[in-house]
This record gives sequence, C-alpha cells and structure tokens, in this order.
Amino acid sequence: MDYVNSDLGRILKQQRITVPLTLQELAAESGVSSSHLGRIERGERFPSARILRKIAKPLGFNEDELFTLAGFLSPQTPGIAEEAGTRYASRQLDPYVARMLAEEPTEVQRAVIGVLSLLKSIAKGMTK
Amino acid sequence: MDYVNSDLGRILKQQRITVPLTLQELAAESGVSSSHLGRIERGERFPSARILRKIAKPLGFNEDELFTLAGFLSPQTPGIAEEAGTRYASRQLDPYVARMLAEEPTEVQRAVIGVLSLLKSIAKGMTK
DNA sequence: GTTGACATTTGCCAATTGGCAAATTATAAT
DNA sequence: ATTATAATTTGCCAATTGGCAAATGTCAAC
Repeated sequence: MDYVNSDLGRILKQQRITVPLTLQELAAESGVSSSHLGRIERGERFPSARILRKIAKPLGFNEDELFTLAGFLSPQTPGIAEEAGTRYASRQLDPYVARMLAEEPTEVQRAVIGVLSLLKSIAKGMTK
Repeated sequence: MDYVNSDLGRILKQQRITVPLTLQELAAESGVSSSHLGRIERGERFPSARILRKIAKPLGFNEDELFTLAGFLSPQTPGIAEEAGTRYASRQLDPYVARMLAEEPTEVQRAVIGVLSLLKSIAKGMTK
C-alpha cells in the first residue's frame, strides 16, 4: 500500500500544480483542509472516499478515475470500454496517463516516448 | 447521513439474506469481520470504500452501484463520465504512443507523466 | 425442561483519518 | 541584507473505522 500511497499523492500534487492551484486554493474549492491535502500529497495520510469525491472536480478528475487510482474501485469496472479498445496490448493503459497525454499534441506525446526510450536504454546500461 | 446510513445498512442486509449468506459466510467470502458487517447493517458503523469494495462481489453488487448507494460516487457519474470523456478528448492519443506505453507497467506509465510535467515546466522557463 | 451448534451482538481498543492552530519555509519587494 | 506576505508543514487530538474475543441469542434435537 505504500507504493500506491505515495503514487496517489504524487499524482494529486502533479495535477494540482498542473491546474494550477495552491493547497489553499484547492482547500477552498474542495472544502478539505489544506493541511490534510498536504499530508495526502506527501503520503502521510490516505484520503477516504469522501475526500476523494470532494477533490475530484477541482482537480479535474473523473470520480471513477480517481477512485480507481486510489485503489477503491477495481480497474476493470469503469474503463471496460477503453480496455476493449486496448485489448491488443499485452497490458492495459492507465486511464489517467492516457488522458493526460491525449491533451498534448502528437509530437509532444512522441517526444515523451522518446524520453522513455532513452531512459530505458540508460536503465539497461545500468544493469550491466 | 443518518438516513443514508441506515438505508445502506438495510439494503446490504436485505441483499445478504437474498443471496443468501450468513454474516459469517459473507465475512469469509469478503475478508471483512462479521462483527463489522453486523454493525454496518445495523447502522452502527459506516463502511469505508475499502470495505465496500470487498463486499460488493460476494453480495452481487457492481462496485459503482454500491459506491453510489454509499454516497461516495455522484449518482450522475457513470453517464457524465462518458460525456466528459468525450469532451476531454479534444485530442487523440497517438496509437503508437498508446501501444508503447501499454507495454510498460503502470508504474512506468505514471512516471511518464512526471516526465511530461518536467518538460512542460522546462518549456515554461524557456519562454521567459 | 436441557444441551449443543450456529448466528449475531457487544465490549474494547488499536489504527487511521481529518481539521484547527501554530510553526516553519518560500517568495517577492525594498 | 530586511520585511511582509503567501504557502506549506507540523503538533495535537477528536472522531471514526475495523478486528478480536467474549457474551448473548436462536434454533433444533432430545
């Protein structure tokens, strides 16, 4: 759960900065205290479903999406349609990742993949 | 919330009896303690999202359905989610990008968003 | 009536969440 | 450098959740 914990917090922080909102602004828009939001982002607390529901809209998430990210909903449940589309892939594509990338021009999307490939080849070198 | 509280508990109890399961059988199938399940049914406790997820399948609920009953998900979410999905898809995810990413574990997929954020903030610095 | 098996409820408490207020850090202006 | 303001973090604790073990209730057989 630690893995998911820090992952969710990081995603939430990234999204908050992307929107962009300060902790205080998000607190005001969501009705969740800024201290709690900060702790969630740092992985010191795990948000309950009620909190997730409150922060979904100000952060621009679908509730389903956020609940799945948090591990409250099974990944299969909301994205069945999308999964059917990506059935050819050996694995499934994270809906959050897909959504964020889809907002970018194709060349940016591919540039990101270029960076990933570069990182992978560096990582490959690190295993030797 | 008291109204919803006792309502949810009653619904859960009815469904458990309908299936039919004893508290102990449901506890065994769901991994949630029978005492907690009993308290939830009697409205003495409110189930967290994690508990709801565990009991959804043995009781024959859709997770979304149960989360909406509990008030964790907005009732409109499923329908709006599809519309919202359409609205946000002002751009397309490159099939190549989708394919490459789908081959990666979720951890790596999400790390890619970090890379994207980094690139965007670098670009932001370059325009000044 | 008693007994035994099964089912449910209760007592208790550890763990976790979530908010208030104070402390600390970061940032901009001078 | 200092100062003021904004943003974030920390200390603390009330409230809530969730499980273990014991107590109680229910039902069938005798």
